[in-house]
Amino acid sequence: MAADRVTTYDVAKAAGVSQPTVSRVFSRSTSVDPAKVERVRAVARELGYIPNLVARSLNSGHSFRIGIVLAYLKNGFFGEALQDFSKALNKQGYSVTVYFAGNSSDDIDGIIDDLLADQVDGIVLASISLSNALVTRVRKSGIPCVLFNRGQSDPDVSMVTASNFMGGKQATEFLIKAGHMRIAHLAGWRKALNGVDRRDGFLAAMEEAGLEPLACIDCHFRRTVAMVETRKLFHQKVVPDALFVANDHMAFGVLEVLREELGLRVPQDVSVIGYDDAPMADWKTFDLTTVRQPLPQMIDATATMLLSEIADPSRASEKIEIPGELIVRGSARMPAGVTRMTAKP
Amino acid sequence: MAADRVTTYDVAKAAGVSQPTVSRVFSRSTSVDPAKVERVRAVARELGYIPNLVARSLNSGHSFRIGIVLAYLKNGFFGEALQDFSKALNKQGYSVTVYFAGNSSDDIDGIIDDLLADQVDGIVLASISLSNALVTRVRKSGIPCVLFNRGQSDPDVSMVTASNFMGGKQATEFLIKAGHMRIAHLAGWRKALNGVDRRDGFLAAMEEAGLEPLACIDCHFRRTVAMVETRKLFHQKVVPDALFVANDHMAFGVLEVLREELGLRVPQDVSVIGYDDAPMADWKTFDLTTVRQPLPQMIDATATMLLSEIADPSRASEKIEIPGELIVRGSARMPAGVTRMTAKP
DNA sequence: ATTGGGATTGGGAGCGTCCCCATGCGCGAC
DNA sequence: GTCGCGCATGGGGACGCTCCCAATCCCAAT
Repeated sequence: MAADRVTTYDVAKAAGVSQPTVSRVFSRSTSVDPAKVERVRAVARELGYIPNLVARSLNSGHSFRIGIVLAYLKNGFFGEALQDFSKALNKQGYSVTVYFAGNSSDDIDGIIDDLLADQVDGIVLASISLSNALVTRVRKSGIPCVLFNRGQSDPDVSMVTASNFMGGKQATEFLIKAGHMRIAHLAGWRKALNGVDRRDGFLAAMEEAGLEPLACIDCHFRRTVAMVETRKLFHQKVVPDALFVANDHMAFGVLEVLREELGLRVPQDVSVIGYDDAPMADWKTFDLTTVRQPLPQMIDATATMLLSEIADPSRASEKIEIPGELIVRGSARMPAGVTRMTAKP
Repeated sequence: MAADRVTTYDVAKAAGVSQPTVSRVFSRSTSVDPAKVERVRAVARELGYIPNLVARSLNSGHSFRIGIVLAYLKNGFFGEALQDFSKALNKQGYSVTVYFAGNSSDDIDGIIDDLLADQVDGIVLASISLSNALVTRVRKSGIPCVLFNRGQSDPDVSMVTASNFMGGKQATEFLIKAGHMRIAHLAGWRKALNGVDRRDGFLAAMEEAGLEPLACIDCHFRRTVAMVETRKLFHQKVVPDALFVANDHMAFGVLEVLREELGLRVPQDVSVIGYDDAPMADWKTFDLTTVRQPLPQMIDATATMLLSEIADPSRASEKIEIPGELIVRGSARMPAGVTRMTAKP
């Protein structure tokens, strides 16, 4: 069925020009007689010629492909991220190939091999747990690389993160201003920098206000763990009057426990603040006050950064932290003077 | 920084063999002296040689890449699908490149060009609205292609779908057996075959039982639309005692309206059944009875089908429909003798 | 009319790999 | 001891394109 691939030679012959001329028409490297351009284009269209990117890659050294390494996609956040990435990079003529790494480092090692074999022009490492050895390996390969939403101590690697510290601090200050005194934090995962930073922001805000955290518990970003810990917290002598939860996903579980199991009213009895502004956060069922991850800006910064590194591989690494935004809804008591935000842009 | 790429020539020279021999070692096409194999492997490892897939593609005509075309990824369903696809295909030595098509057909036309230029070995068209002309174009290109979760009238194209008709019928029969008489359906989108099939399953079950549908409303798979329509339904003279909603996403919104706005109890006052078994469906907040999309089997079937078409492009197209499974939870009244399912596999 | 210069053009090599083919080598059989 | 036979090996040519460079052409200027 597959009519044999049409090549520049076929087009050249049919258009009465040389093969390099056809090539020039499609790569617009140097000028070609406008009349010929038109003729070549017409013939090409008629024959159904489409430039073979593989051949172009081989001798140009650019594959026009970007590899993006992800751990999971079940979480909607990364799906959205991937989609936006892809669109941003497609616009620049790149296509995006995905590589999934379970969090085992063997996987990741194999994936780096794949990335190298596939000759990608650039790599986005999104939220995977990675060893320094790994980052070193990628760097040594010389392929431009940006870490997305994943902190790393290595100073030589570019990265884009949300300002988790500030976000945690902001959320906590909001609770404090609203008059809460017994504030607990259901934290992320102590091995994930974003969780740690949110926690540190929480602790910093508490200390500045001269308050003692009622609790600060590692919940591994897992909803069920957060639910268990919430039950425990409310069976103690002194119970919290506010909870700062390290992500929305856990916060939804926490709300469920508070309302359905413990019969508490939110925010009258307990205030809850989450993190991420997941799409469900503004459903009336949850109506969750939360810190929004500035996803579009993060994507944008990452894509831009990666593309400039591809354009000039010698440029210094860069680290960008993008501030979050507190989205005020109904799950946390409001400090005087603050009003609810209505529309979600 | 980027040490120049190590090629088979470099390895050959360092190992004291010819370039073709190195090639043979890595493509294990014909036999090579075991001693040399080992030496070449050792040298390659030391030099950090990795076969260049681009060069291999150019020469062999196989890119070992699969293109998957998606409309959206915000919906968790496709994120999961993409991940599973990628894993299944990686296992067979393919990498997966994603292409996003908004639902405009211009987009899609451009994407086909990209797919052709990128020389993908196979295409998965996942849930995008596509014209017959488009499918024709893909077919004419000779690239193997499978439609995933998207029906199409064209008999010559392979596809894998969930059995939406049976699923809709099953859900409806469940409601009927539980004694409901005033059943309404909040449908998907009349231009999407999966929505239409679910609706037809609903109508078939009703007819078989000799019942008149109380309503059957196109909600475009949009949560907010479903919420509006729910309000309307319950402001009529005769109100439903059961709702079959065309996907979980809408069902969550419907539950919200029923409980929070209308003060109804589920399932005592109204039964609700959804479709998809989204991860949130088993949260206690929703506890939604729903029809599970048999995603793993669908992925599996699609990957297998695509790979066999790649292996033998002349093989006939195939259509597979995979039956769904009713997951019984607490949002719908239970017929006598039916018990709740507990574990989610 | 001749020449110089810029714009176009075609020839040819090469990107890294795999495949076809011919060579060479070793070993068993006569 | 010589002749095959077969397997391992290397040479050379593709794959489709881009790039370099030399050749050509046209036109203006001398």
